[in-house]
Amino acid sequence: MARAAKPRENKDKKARDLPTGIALLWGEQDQPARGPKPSLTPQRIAQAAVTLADAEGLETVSMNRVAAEFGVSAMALYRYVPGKTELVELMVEAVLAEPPDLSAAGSGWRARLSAWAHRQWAVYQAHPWLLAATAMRRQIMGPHQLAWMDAALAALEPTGLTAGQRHQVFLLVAGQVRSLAQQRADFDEDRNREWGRLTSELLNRHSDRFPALTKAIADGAFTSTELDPLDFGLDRILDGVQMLIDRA
Amino acid sequence: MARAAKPRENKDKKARDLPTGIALLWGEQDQPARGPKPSLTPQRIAQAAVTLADAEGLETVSMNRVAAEFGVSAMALYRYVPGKTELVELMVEAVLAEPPDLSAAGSGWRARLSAWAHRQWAVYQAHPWLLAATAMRRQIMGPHQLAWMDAALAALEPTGLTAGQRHQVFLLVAGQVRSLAQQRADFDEDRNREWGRLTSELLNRHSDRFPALTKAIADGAFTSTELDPLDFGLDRILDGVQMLIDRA
DNA sequence: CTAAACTGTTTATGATCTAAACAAGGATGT
DNA sequence: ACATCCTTGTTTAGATCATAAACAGTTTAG
Repeated sequence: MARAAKPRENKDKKARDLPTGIALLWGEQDQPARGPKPSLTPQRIAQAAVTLADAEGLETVSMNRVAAEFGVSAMALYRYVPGKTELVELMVEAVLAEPPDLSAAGSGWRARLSAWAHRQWAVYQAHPWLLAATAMRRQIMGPHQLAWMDAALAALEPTGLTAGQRHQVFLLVAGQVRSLAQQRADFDEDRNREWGRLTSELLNRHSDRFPALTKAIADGAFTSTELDPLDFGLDRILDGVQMLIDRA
Repeated sequence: MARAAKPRENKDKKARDLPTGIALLWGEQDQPARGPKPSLTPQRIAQAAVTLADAEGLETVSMNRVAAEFGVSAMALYRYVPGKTELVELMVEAVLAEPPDLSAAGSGWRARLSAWAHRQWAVYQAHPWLLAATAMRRQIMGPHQLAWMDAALAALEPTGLTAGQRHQVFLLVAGQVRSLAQQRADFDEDRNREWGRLTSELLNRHSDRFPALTKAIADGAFTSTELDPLDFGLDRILDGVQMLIDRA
């Protein structure tokens, strides 16, 4: 991946790759007439990569490993996908199928946006690698990703906010879900316990340096499970948005 | 990095590495008496890696490249740092030196927390690789990172919120800064323009599928620069927190 | 039925991190 | 003084990646 960046600077590649990658994302592939029937499709490859990532993490998704899933050589995949970057993009799109239908969530903007956030959260939970995948990807969105975005923006239309404000609210909510997923991905159960143990020991030795933190831990701020992080954050944000709406 | 994970499962390594890494972060290294004087220190190595990452991005920070900066071989670094993971952790700590003094920002919790967010934002701006670095790291915080956390929690103490609530507010604000930095890192200027061009072309062809998005773009939601994303998001969040405080 | 187009394989290159064996430096204890 | 032995830095080597290039086999269109 790292050294893939340099060849990608190549003029020919850049000029051809970009539309190729996009055509792939939008499923606009014209199938060939001449040679042998393709035994795979970009979508099937992406799907295999997704199940692999779900089971064993994104690190184990290598061209070799994915190809092995089909009993072919790694290079065979390059007949269907320009490179690994594009494969990861396809994985993201695959997982974001089923753009959310928010009409069932109620009629108000708040209920709908909240539902949107929860759906997105569920996707992150189901596919923990999604975070790393979207962090590494080129910023080209496929139709499914755009559909999610569209759904959120649609929910905000009845608010009377300006287009710019609606966009910012969208970014805010999407970012909140994302950053929460990040924190969740970092802290698996075991590591969290280990972290608490080590950190509290170190804090004991340096408690004068971190008074507020020491106090917070003593008060159980880190172990309490009363508050659901997603709902708490969402409630604050949406309260704030509501204030903005009222003020206008 | 990928294959480093497997050897790391080794019992001996895990038992020794973890405290080693932590000792490193906390600067508790006992210097040897016998052999030749070390020509480097973990800190100097980390500093070189930081300037390298600032200038050319985190991808170019390889053991080889960093070692070259000192005119030594790559393996020499392993006398000072257990592995690349730990080096990245040290880079993060190096950049988070200077924990923020928020007392100058005013006396209210809101002014202080807002100042905290802006300081953190500035760090992300100065070191764009910080995001990727903290995403890849083990979740072990060094003293500088804890100091930042302490500062934010201290700002929240006068609010009368519960410890759990204060912690959640901290996570919310920190996450907002982070996710904004993420968006900023993805979209450099050129790519943003390119994205707009391509996406709007695709949207034209599929405008029926993404009505809200199409409308938002037409209304200039993506190109307007009236709203500062950081302040906008922060204002909403802190308004929401204020409501929570008032309600109690 | 030949030529073109397409698929999949083998082979090879250059990059990465890091383990292992080894040579040289230098303080400590005799 | 000097032998010991820990420490530093180098060289060599292995494993895994992504992917380029050349090649062999397959199918269909003319």
